[in-house]
Amino acid sequence: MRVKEGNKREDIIKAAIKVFAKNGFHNAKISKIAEVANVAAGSVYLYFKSKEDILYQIFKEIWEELNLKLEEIANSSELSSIEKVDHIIDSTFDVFESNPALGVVFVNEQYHVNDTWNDFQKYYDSFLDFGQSVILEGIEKKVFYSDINLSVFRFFVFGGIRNCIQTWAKNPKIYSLAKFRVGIKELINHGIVIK
Amino acid sequence: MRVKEGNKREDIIKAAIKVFAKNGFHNAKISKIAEVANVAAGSVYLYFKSKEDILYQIFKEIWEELNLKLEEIANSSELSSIEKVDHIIDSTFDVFESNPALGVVFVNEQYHVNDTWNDFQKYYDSFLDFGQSVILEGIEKKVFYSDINLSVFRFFVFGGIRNCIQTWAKNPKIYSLAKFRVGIKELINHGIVIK
DNA sequence: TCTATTTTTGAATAGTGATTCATTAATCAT
DNA sequence: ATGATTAATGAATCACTATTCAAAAATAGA
Repeated sequence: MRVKEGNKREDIIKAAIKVFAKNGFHNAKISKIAEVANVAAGSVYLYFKSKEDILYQIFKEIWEELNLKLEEIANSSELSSIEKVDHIIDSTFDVFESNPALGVVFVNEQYHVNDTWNDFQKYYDSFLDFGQSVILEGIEKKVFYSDINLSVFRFFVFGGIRNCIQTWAKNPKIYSLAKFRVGIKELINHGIVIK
Repeated sequence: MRVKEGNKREDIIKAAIKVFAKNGFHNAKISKIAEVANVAAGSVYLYFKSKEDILYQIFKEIWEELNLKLEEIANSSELSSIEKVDHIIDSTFDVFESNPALGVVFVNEQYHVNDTWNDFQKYYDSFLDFGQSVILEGIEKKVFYSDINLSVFRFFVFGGIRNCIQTWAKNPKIYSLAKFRVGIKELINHGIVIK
């Protein structure tokens, strides 16, 4: 009996992340992914149902990690509300810190992914819900303004973070992720206007 | 000599915005755009070089309008720094207010557009530069915090606005654009933490 | 070494849809 | 009305690439 050598599934995922990041999902060729992964084009179909399935698996991993982390933060009883917000931002960046290409894919293909499978809309909503619960807690504790529009907050902050991830991920050598982390926290906490 | 009837170019642009918004650029068929525009598939090629060219023209219009408005605001001597920030947000929303589908296309296809033609990277940069100049002015006038990280501000705020546009544009009946306008301004100006 | 079993290959297939272009239709000038 | 000119059509073409599958290769056990 022949035994599988190496971890081709993982090789293909890694290759796909690179190729998707560089060319975008629709212009990424299976033949190119196979080439980068060092396997034959046909082999891709031993591990994945289709090209879309590769994208699905990539997003599934990201979202599972993100939601796990956020749930932990949101439910923590040791962190202050302000710390929770900080940690949420850090955790999100952490997912991509060591893999900018993954960040590019995450940001650029989310739209496509979201209206191909509703799994991801659910992950997305639950992610935002965790964030929102942290804000609500802060309002109850009189740490945050009580008139924050939660729905605006969800989308604005998440969008801001996404765009920063993308900007950094496209040029990790030029932009410093650390500066984005600090700058975003400042902005969210105090805005721009001097009191 | 035969004369052109109606404005087919405009019909096609309008149809393309709808179809791109619904299916995304890559899954949008020329045949469908033609159908919606009430012209034959071949006619599309009398007005546009290619499918990509349609997208190019759509983005060109948006960015020209946006940059014109921003330049005016940034250079105005009658507006305070805070007002300028407010106006920038309003102007951006104004472009899409009457046409949510255009907002969807703008947000979802920007990535594709940005690395297909560098025209749009320029528009984007110059848009952000105008915004940044407003912040700088506010810092000089001691209205804004002097330690705002400009590079973070640019990308975070623009990303936040984009995401709000998208959220609203996908569901204009559920979300109120007016609330996004107000909420974003509040958030940018004062953040969330009570002083 | 030989056979059975499983993995891998990559050339061939097959579906898709952008683009072309020969043809038809409409309008104008005379 | 007729011919000249331009607009519009849509079926046919053509390129592209995801996916399939028959054949080959690798491994394990006997």
